[in-house]
Amino acid sequence: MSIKRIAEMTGLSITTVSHAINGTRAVSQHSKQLVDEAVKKIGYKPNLAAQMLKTNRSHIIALIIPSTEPNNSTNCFFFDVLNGAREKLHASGYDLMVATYSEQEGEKHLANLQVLEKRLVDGVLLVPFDRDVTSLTEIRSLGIPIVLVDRRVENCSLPSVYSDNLEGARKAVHLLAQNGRKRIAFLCGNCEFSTSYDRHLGFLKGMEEAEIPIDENLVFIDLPYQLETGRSIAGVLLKNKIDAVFSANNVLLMGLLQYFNENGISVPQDISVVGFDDYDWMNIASCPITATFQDPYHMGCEAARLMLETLEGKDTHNQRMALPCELILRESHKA
Amino acid sequence: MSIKRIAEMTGLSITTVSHAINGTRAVSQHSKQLVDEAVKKIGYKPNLAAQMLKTNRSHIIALIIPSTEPNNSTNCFFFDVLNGAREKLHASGYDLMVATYSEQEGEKHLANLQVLEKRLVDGVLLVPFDRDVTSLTEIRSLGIPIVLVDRRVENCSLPSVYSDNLEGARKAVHLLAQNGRKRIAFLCGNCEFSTSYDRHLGFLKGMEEAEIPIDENLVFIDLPYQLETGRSIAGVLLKNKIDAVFSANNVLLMGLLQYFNENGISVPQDISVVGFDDYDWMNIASCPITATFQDPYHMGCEAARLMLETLEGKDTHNQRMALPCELILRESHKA
DNA sequence: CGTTTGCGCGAAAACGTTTGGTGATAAATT
DNA sequence: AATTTATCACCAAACGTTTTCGCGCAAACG
Repeated sequence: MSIKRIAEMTGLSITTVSHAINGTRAVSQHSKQLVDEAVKKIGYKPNLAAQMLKTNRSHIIALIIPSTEPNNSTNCFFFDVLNGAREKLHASGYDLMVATYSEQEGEKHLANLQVLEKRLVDGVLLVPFDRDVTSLTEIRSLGIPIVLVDRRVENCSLPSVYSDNLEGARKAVHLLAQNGRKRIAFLCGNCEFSTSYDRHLGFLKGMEEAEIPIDENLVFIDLPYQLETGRSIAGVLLKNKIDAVFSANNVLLMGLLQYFNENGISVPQDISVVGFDDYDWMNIASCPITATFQDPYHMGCEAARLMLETLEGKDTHNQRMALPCELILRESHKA
Repeated sequence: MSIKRIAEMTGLSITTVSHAINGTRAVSQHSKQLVDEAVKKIGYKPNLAAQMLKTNRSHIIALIIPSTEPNNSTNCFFFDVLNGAREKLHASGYDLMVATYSEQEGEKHLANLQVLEKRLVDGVLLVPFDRDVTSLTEIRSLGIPIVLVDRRVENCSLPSVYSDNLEGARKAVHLLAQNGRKRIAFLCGNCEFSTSYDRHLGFLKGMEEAEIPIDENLVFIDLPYQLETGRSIAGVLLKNKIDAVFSANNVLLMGLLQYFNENGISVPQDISVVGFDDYDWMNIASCPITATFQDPYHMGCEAARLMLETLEGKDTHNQRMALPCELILRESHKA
């Protein structure tokens, strides 16, 4: 343990050893080599606590995400974000921690998270609660670098990475319209999240561009993410004689498909379907599901990149990355 | 910042303030109250780095898991483990970090993980690579408490939490046998992982108990986790006139189902199916899938509990928890 | 020759805690 | 009354780094 030990072994001073290890100052060839050997010999690793105490930097970044129910496929998404971020950060000598906050209380107590209270982390990758910038005032006041991930926040200068949900949704509607569908239904979740909000906007824009009037009876927003909700809406939609549905959420989509299956509706002959996000099961649904694909792993990487740049002192204010959403064409969109 | 500040505000010594905050020694009612007020007033939080330096404890636990491909449903599983562990630990004032290792190199370099090198964590929740205890010698030599999660290691005294995969698989076979199936196929992944290994054992045991002779042509182990593998095996199985299949892995299962769908095989009329793990999509497959259910969230909780006990100084050697796997009955197992 | 410049090094002061040792005072026990 | 015990407080030494300041020496400069 300890740099002191190395100093004794090499006959050098603590100062010199420190500089030799960190390259903070010129050190003679000879000393450098002595230190290197000693370090290798006793397997010396600097004590992080001491470094932190002195430098106020931990080389640890936190990823803060909403807490979700177990067995929820959203978890898969965030896990990929996590992996992307972790690998990118790791390459620069940073570690990653995970923290979550309850969506019930929103971000009211975001600044009270242990990780932040302990002043343990050098930066935060944050999946924010809603689109409202005032939710962030508390956590911003901590003076710790923040990068927003997955969800946009309006009128906010923080660097952000998210999928171009609007464009993705627009593409999906276009695809359905191109296949001659006119009575297109839309489902999405809580529009306080920019993801749902933007997909809704994209839907509306796509419909307008395709010159299809909106039938309010076919548009469902702010839905809870439950199979059962999808099923019951499917019933309503069938009565309204739809010929296509774009579900911006995959759990709702599963509910729809289940109902369609049970009621002898065939996809895509009777109803065309497009979903959001790409999951393995979409290949094995009774009809393989066409969907827009986001790349959460890449999102994590980019978030990490922005964080690293921020930590290097670059000005990343107002830097926003909207990652493209690609359509994955299978069968369900066809007419 | 700093306890010193509190000392100045209250007119007490640093020592007394420290004891007042930590309750490490008796402090007068009066002093205690003074300190509490001052702490609240300036929002004092102890500096973790300093505490770590002094006490060698960080109140941080690492969860170390194999790194997986993006968009892999295994991720979902580990994420739930993570959430369970995190919540449990949090309640006792601990934070959780995540680290991964590449399955390619196994655990050769497990001890080289940054988190461990930096001596940052008080304990490790580890999803081990294989069943061989020698893979762990290096990481054990670090002298840091370890709890094994999800996968068993043979002849290993470390406290462990895992699903009772053998029993789960046995139940699945029984179910199929009860429904009169005799030509039962079995698929599973890499048997270096105790999960696959135990499921295979459970399959064999179940078959023996049901007095069905094993047909080697229907048993596939050490398979890669790919849709395509499942598909191609499905072809082979059909030629071998099976009437049921138990897939111990869900991706392989999806491959099977896809092939069955495409070739007009109906589940469960032609072939009964039982899977492992519970996913939403199992409800919406052409026939709802019966499967054995593991509870990863609970697994995480229990792992955390064992870790906390270990850290409290309790002797947790040889403490093993095999969590029960319940069958979730849907339609696909029927004959 | 006197002055600068550059290089290599070391002493020592932080950083913010925890904690063993030591008193001082008051209460309880002989 | 003399001793023990209990209660409360403080001093100061760690913990292992980083970093400011300054020293000596040799080479380069005018």
